[in-house]
Amino acid sequence: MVSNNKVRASIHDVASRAGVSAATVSKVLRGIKTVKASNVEKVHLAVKELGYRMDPLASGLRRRTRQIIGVIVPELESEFFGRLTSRIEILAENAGYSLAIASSHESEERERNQVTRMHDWRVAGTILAPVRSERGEGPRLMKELEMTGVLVDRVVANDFFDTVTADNERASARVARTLIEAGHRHVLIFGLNEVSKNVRMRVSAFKAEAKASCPEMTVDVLLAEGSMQDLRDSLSDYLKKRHPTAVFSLAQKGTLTVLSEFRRRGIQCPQDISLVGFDDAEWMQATYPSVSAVVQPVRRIAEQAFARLLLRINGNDRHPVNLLEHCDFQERESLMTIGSAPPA
Amino acid sequence: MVSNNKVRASIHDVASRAGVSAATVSKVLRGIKTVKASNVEKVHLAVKELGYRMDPLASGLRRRTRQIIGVIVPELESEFFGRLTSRIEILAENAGYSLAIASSHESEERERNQVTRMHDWRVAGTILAPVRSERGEGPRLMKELEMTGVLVDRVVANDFFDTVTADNERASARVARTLIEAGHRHVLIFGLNEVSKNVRMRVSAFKAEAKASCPEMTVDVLLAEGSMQDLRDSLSDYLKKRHPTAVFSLAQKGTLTVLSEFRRRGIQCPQDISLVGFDDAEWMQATYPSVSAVVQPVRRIAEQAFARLLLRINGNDRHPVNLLEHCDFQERESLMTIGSAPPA
DNA sequence: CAAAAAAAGTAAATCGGTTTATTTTTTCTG
DNA sequence: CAGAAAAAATAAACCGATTTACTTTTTTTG
Repeated sequence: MVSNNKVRASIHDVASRAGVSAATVSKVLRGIKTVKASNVEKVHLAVKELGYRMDPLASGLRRRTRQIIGVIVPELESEFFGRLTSRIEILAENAGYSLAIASSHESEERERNQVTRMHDWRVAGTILAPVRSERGEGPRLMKELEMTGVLVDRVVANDFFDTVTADNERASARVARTLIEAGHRHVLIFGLNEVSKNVRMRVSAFKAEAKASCPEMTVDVLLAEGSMQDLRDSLSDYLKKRHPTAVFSLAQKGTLTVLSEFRRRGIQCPQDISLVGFDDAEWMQATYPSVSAVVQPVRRIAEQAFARLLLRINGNDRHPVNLLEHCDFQERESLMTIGSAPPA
Repeated sequence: MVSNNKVRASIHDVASRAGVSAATVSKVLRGIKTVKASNVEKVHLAVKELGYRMDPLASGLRRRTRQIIGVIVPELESEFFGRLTSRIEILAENAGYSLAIASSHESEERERNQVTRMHDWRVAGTILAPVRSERGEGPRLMKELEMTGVLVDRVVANDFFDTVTADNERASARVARTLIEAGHRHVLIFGLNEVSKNVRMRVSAFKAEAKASCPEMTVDVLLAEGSMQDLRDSLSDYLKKRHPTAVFSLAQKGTLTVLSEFRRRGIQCPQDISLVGFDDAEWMQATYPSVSAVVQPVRRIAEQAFARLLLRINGNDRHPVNLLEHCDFQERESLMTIGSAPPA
């Protein structure tokens, strides 16, 4: 082992330099007012002279929890969770917390481990975006360990934690209405193998809206599983048999799959088939055709989740709330109005 | 404040339950062999019975450093840094370290703060991807604080830390050769306002290769700055005056800009102008035209960076190395061979 | 101005571990 | 089997802060 670091000044060094006790230094640094002005100055001077920096981890040792907030997401690679995490980071900093970021890689086992690790670290609170599968034990474990936390995005049935998620149902219903108004009467809902609540809600809300606003509409649902290639094959098989005028893709990866399958089969979008995706990305407005998409309110989800968490940390113990954040819809070229559709 | 957590068993609880001293428990848990087998068992039993988990932060208190590795990236939103961080997370776990992830949001001030924070946390080592501007003081500060670390991706001139980065020059030269072989004789290099070393290297390597392999080639360079809109305007102005047969975009955002400007001006890609981008993304192979791109070896960069860091942590103090990792090139539809080009 | 009250300051305990210096136990040796 | 050497175990100091319980100083008050 090599010696990595300079010897650092401790709070005791500051104390003796300032000619006061460590307790007084501690008070000054935490802004407690019961210190004579002259001593406050002495302490600040000593801090400056010694270049003292508090050890935030040692500082939390005697407290019940540390000034750390844990964030567990299923993946860091996606724009959605990247932006979510990034935003929470800023919020946490402003509130005087450090962030401990971890990702479960969509693995239930990793999710458990990450929750346990946050507990070991004695974080003040944890924001958890559960794994897709819903079999994940993260939330249950958090409850069992009596951790304070908030669940985001992949919300499982829960009556113990506050939850914040995009309003999947309203957004899907809106897509349904938009497609209906554009004259579409045969739509494919294309999703990945996620048997997640989000997906189920997107499907059911779309169908409900379709049934209500336009009973004669045909809605096929294809929830494929496996690799990207498998997805494409499922879609390919489907398109051999059926001929919808629009596809509603339930996730970004699905949207990519649809686009590439359209290309392989020479299907013109939107002339032959329209496309709407759930979850927006930067490239969707730059490509041809630009892709219509539901925009998830990432920023707002981050802000709400953080706000709820802070409340809990500060002792709010009212009944948990389940927040639904409104999604925007970006209508772009991939969605086309069909001929002169009879009014719905 | 509400009581968040159950009372936890400490190492002393385990000790008294097992009928040994805390020191012995500590030895057992750290796998030190000088403990009688019978006592090892007793300790393990007590640990199990009490559900004991060590506090990893308290554990590091007496050591010089904690079992934590810091990672500072300019942004978490991009696929590149998301994947980089994600990979490092796995590696760190396997090596018995926790990760502290932070992002500088491309701000020099934040970079300084994050480096300082890692120092405050007494991390064992730090992997830093510096901000673009090169005016960032992160690396210098790390040196000044005598931290052990490795720099990745945005490598600034440095003789103190190991560095790991994509081989920008070789990749750019390869793009140049590919374009030349495809018959292109007038190319625009389009980059963002990053006055970064990476960008400079990409430009100069391309030019050098062009000059060497095909002296009559015209290479325009347009390094725009400002918002996405400004970028588009610069490009638009340029395209009014000049008519290259191919564009080499130096960054993903630039590639998006080019695509969207092509569309606005009705330029057919690749029939009118070919496009090659630096930095690949999933959507690039699904869109039309699929976009040819240089693929950065993210995984390998992560692995090398981590390996070098571990070496340093374990006391290697040989002269720093500067690793260049080889980039792949994905040739796709956006790159077209021009007529019957005279052999270069 | 003395006594009471309030404010300020501090020594020592504490958080949960690791490490050191010392003691106790076991094993080896002649 | 006594004495030396080696192995195992432990009490206590320590890491760097916070917090408690107590003491000292200052201010207020009758």
